[in-house]
Amino acid sequence: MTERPFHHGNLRAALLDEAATVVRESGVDGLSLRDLARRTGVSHGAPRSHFVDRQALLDALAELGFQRLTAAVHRALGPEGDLSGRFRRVAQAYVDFAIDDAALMELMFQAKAAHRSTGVHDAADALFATLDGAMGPRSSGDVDDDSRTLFKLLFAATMQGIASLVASRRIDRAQGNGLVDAAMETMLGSDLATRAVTVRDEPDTAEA
Amino acid sequence: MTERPFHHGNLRAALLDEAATVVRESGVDGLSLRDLARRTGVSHGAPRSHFVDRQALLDALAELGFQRLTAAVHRALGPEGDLSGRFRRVAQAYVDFAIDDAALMELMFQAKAAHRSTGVHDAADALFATLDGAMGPRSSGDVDDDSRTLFKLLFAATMQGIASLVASRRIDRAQGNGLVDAAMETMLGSDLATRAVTVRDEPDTAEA
DNA sequence: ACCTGAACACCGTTCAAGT
DNA sequence: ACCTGAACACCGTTCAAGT
Repeated sequence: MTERPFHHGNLRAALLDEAATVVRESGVDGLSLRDLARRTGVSHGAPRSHFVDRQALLDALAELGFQRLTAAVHRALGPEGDLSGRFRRVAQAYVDFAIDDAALMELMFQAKAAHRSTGVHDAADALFATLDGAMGPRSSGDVDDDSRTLFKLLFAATMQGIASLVASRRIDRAQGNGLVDAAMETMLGSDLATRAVTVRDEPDTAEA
Repeated sequence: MTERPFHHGNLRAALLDEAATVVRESGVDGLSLRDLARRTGVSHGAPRSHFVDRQALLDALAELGFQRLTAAVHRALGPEGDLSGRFRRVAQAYVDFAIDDAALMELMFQAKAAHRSTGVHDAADALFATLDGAMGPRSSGDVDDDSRTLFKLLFAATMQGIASLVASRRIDRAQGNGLVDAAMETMLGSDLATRAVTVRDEPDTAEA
């Protein structure tokens, strides 16, 4: 228990773990491969065995970020509640993540010299697929597919934008929460929503 | 005309000019002070006379970015057209800017170790003040001030989010334009809008 | 297969010295 | 006031060599 063999076969995981911490504390710019190697107790050349590049490590980090965010959204979705409630919870989870891991979020949505790493791309796609799941039964015939896509993108864009405002400290967390509510109210009450989202789970509550 | 004295008294401007080009072509990460000095034809220590830090130069760059964006929004506002038309034009200008200068936009809205430079902060405030101007006569009594703030923030957040989706290549420019239209339609038709925005310029078209 | 350690070119920052 | 050029510590990346 006193002495642990460190650089076993899990150096890759150890590096990513340490990197996530550094990014949260010092931002992406504060992340150096040499420093990372030092913290992990290996030589500065060692990371090369697992990541060809600094960018490759950043890609892996972004991929993990997408996976974590997807999991959080999935958790927020849950089985219970009406459409409106589910959306509000998802929005909250999304914005919370973006605030708590602002630097990671920036990394995930950077334009950058194209995250060509398919891993990042796939992880991002999984997130959007989960968001799609928030909108009830998948394309059940009576809903317009274009409107559905548009609604989903607008939802994602709005969450992203609110998160950006909070992360850049233009508004505080409380105002961010207020914005989430206002945005959801606005979006769910729109014509686009009625065109895009199936609400026939509980038809007895429908009343215009 | 053949030989120009370069490092006159405008080195600061020359550095910022060159920096803007580099950022657009290679992103913020691709910007090096030494390389910048080389391109401008001065020694690597020279920039220090005008910018204490690399970060100071980035701050100045962000400040200029906010000023340019504010000008673009102001231009898009114009005097003509109804509220809906003005908003659409502003939204389009905002998203266009964010796409054409994606790296600069990232720099402007970074969380970062706090852009404590008051210049950046003031320039950002000026942008938001201009956005406020898009919403008609300033707090003319019959409009709710909280709703007004909420609407303005939601507008900014939505634009920001759409821009982020396009800049990160999740959607293309055409889809981005479609999203802008959908977002404006949704926002302008909302209850929040009627609470926040004065529409009494042409009261004869009012019909609920 | 994984890690070490020297080597190379580059960087930001500091600072005495020039003009 | 503004710029030069040497100096320092740090970095990413490469690569032969070890185990």
